[in-house]
Amino acid sequence: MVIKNYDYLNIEKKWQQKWFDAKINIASRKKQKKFFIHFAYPGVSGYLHVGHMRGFTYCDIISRYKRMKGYDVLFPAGFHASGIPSVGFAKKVERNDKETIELLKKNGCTDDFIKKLVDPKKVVNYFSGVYVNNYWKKFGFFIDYTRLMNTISEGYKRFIEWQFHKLNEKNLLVQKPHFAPFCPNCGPVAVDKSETDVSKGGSAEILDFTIIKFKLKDGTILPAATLRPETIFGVTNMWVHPDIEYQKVKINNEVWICSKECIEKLTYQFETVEILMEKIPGKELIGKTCVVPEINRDVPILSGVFADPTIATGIVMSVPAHAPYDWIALVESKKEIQPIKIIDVKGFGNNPAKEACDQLNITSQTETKKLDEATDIVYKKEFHTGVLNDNTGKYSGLQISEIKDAVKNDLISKKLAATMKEFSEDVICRCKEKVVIKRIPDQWFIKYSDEALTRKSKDYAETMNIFPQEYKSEIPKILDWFDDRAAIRKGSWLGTPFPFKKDWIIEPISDSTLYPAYYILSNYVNQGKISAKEMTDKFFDYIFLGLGTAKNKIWENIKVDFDYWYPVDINLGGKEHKTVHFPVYVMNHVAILPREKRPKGLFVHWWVTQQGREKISKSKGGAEPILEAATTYGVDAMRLYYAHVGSPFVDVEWNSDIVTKYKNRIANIWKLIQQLSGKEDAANENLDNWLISTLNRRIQKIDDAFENYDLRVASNEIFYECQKDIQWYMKRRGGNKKLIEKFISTWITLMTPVTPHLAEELWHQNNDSFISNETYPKFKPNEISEKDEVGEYLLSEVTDDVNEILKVTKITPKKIHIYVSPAWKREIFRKALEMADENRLNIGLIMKDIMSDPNKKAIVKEVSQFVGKLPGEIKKLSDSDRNRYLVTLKEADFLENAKDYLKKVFSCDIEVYSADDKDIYDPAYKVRFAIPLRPAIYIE
RNA sequence: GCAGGGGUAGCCAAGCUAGGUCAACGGCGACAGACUCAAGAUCUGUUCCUGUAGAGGUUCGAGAGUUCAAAUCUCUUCCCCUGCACCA
Repeated sequence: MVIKNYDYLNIEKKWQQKWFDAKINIASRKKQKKFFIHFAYPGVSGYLHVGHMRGFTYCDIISRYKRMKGYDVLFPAGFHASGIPSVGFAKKVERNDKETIELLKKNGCTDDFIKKLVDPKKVVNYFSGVYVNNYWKKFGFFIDYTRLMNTISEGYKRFIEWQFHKLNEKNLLVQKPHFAPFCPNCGPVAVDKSETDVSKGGSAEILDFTIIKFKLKDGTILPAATLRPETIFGVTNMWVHPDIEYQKVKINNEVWICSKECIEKLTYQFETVEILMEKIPGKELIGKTCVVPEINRDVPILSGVFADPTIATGIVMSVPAHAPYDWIALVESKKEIQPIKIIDVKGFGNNPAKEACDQLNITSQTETKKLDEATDIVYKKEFHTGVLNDNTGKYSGLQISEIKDAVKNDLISKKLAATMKEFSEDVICRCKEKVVIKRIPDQWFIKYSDEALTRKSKDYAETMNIFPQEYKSEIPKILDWFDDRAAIRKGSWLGTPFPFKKDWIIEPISDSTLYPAYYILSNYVNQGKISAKEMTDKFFDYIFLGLGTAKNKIWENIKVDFDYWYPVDINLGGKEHKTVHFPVYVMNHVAILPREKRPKGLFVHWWVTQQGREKISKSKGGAEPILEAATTYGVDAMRLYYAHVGSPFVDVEWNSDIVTKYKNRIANIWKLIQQLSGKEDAANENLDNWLISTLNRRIQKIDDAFENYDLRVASNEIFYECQKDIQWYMKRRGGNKKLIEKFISTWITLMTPVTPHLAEELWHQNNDSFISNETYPKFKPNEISEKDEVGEYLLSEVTDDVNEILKVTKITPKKIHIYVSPAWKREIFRKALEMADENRLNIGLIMKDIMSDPNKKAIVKEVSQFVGKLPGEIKKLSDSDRNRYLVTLKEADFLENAKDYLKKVFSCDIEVYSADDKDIYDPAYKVRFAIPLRPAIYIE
């Protein structure tokens, strides 16, 4: 294999060692020009996978580019240790989870060591080390490792306390009731797709049922739960299950009848719940009547087997005109009850529910799948286009979408209804207990709904650099939508204790909003220059807000650092942060820090997924482990892969074949550069100028791309286009030694941010310094040679045309005759272009002008034909085409010089003529087709 | 529910904000040739259809519209996907 020529494993190791020994990754103030970039720090939850490296790699590439552009770069990193991930991991170790233990062993952990990982803090320490040594350093990242920090250190906790004191001063902390998932055994649990806490139901949604209080004759309440409170106007009857035993319960001095399952749930959601022992079989209720609140209509209670005791209250109100389930049950009950239509909606007649059932051929309550579908159809249609009709009193004429909450709130305020939260599916805790939703009466929130804060944040976001553009336009809407966030929780989670309520801990999103500021002082903390004890509110006030005075020199230094580095120029994170971390990051900065310290840019990248678009999941093992991949493909190959495989703003599927291609390309470039050689005296003016000119165009494009963080375009130019250029040069028999050397050194400098190890290795074949410290190539306008660019363009056009002719005619050429345009055509063309530029293209004028030349009289017919086509041609030209025609190039001379090349390519004789010459060989009279930059061709 | 993203040739994926340079960048795959004992790698060419002279035809989810001109703008429609609600 060719690869063995390029020993990437040792080369990577060697340069990493030298870089870090030389400490070139450590940020310092020198150049009066700074760039602060960081990625959203990872949670500490286990081994990472190749997907995570995408964003990290972007950061390193950008930071390396910036340092080569003359910036002091601060690229710190840390660990988000708060919350449950590490606790979850420790729990897995504790319960001897087979997969987890195996994974640890596979990664070289001993049994003794594994035992220690039942402590979440040990988990944090262990994985922090893994991330740094096995991932980040292995990838050559110029992270300033002296600033590593995590969110459960004492210093960080002081910092978060300070932050919450500030929020409180600004009245951005509020207390109100909240509903949250809760396990009766384990306390608060997280219901999320990765299922850290739960063994089932990770993707459950929390539904908000309205409980409408229907009154029985004796005053007890039959609470019907619904997601569509506005349909109360269409209620014709009630459904209870005939075979279920309902039970009485006293809630805030009212007696309710509902299912046992419901009572269990209610105890978590209402303040005073007194379970009464009296049981009532469903059968007993059937046949009675009750009163619809607000409307005061008497309706019968009927038997409905679809009334599920596990869903909400187990009591269902019946709206047969709009609910397919109710309609079918009514039909089956054979009762003479007229549906009441309350919503007019396009596409439906007098009974939408019936029509939907008919459409799907539903005949029984047991056809739940079809019924769900029918319900969905009716509901969606009614929600978006439905209008309430005269049966709905004061709501008549209004749209469902605008009225929904109004009906509900109205009923609640009149005490005719209540609400109840419920999961859309069963959620089972790791301990096998059923997870419920519990009301927390006095939860603390960060008040992100605050109008002034929202407005200021939106205004500020307007001024930020946000990538991609789509996210920039999305973010004001997100800020509007972003509601108060429950900021603390109770339970065994890692994090900072909440200063205003004992035993509660600040939750992980809320403790990660201002954190880049902490990177400014984490190196001082790590070096023991300042202790957590010293980090009081006064300290942070002084450093971050400039309030008060410095207690000592260290404080002063930190403050200078803060003022130098802050704000953050780019915060880079995956798309999962779009509606979570980034909004609070912006809002907290706006709330607490002055304008000049607020973040300047956001960069959101999408994911690397498994094949089939499945998210690579940490908990499920994921795709290739990082170390393994780094060994298989090489780090530079992976860096190039991330940068080049797709736009940062789409998900890419991990595919080892494709990564292998990048590996080959790296080896290939390495090999190519070894082989490139030239001679001292092999200059070829046209071709050499072309190479220099083209290289400068590349530099310009690459630099533009990097400035816009378009790593894909930049790396495409560097690793593909530049290679094509030098190969074209060689193919065209270029051989200028000095020039080739210059090209190579520029080329590898261009590569450095993306494939630093490769670049460093190549650079050191001729240099002693680190290429990582070199200045990035600059575009030099004076090295542009349009003439030679046009020449090569002409040559490629001619080659293409000849190929096309050969393809169609299938002849084997013996000799190719090329006729370049006559001078007069060129003149006219230029004239026409100039006129078109000034918007006064006039054919008549051109003709007249030409005909004033007596020499042209003889070819008047040809001239008029040519001129006639001009306006159409010119209209079609792009700017770059247009410029090409304005350059003066002696086409015949140029092609004459390139004859050897053409001979070689087509393996036959080549003859070049100018149409202006006399007595040219042209048996097929092709010469008349010759136009500027498009010579006529005749092949024998 | 709320907020958003997307449908481009066999596949992945640019382009779409500023309509013409777009038969549509690039990569992968496929085919042919070169190199090689061979495989791999690499290099060259082809890869929507038609075509014995550099051309023409039909394409960018579907339908309609604006325009001299639309993958790009507008409207309608179908289909996928993501985020959020004490995971981070």
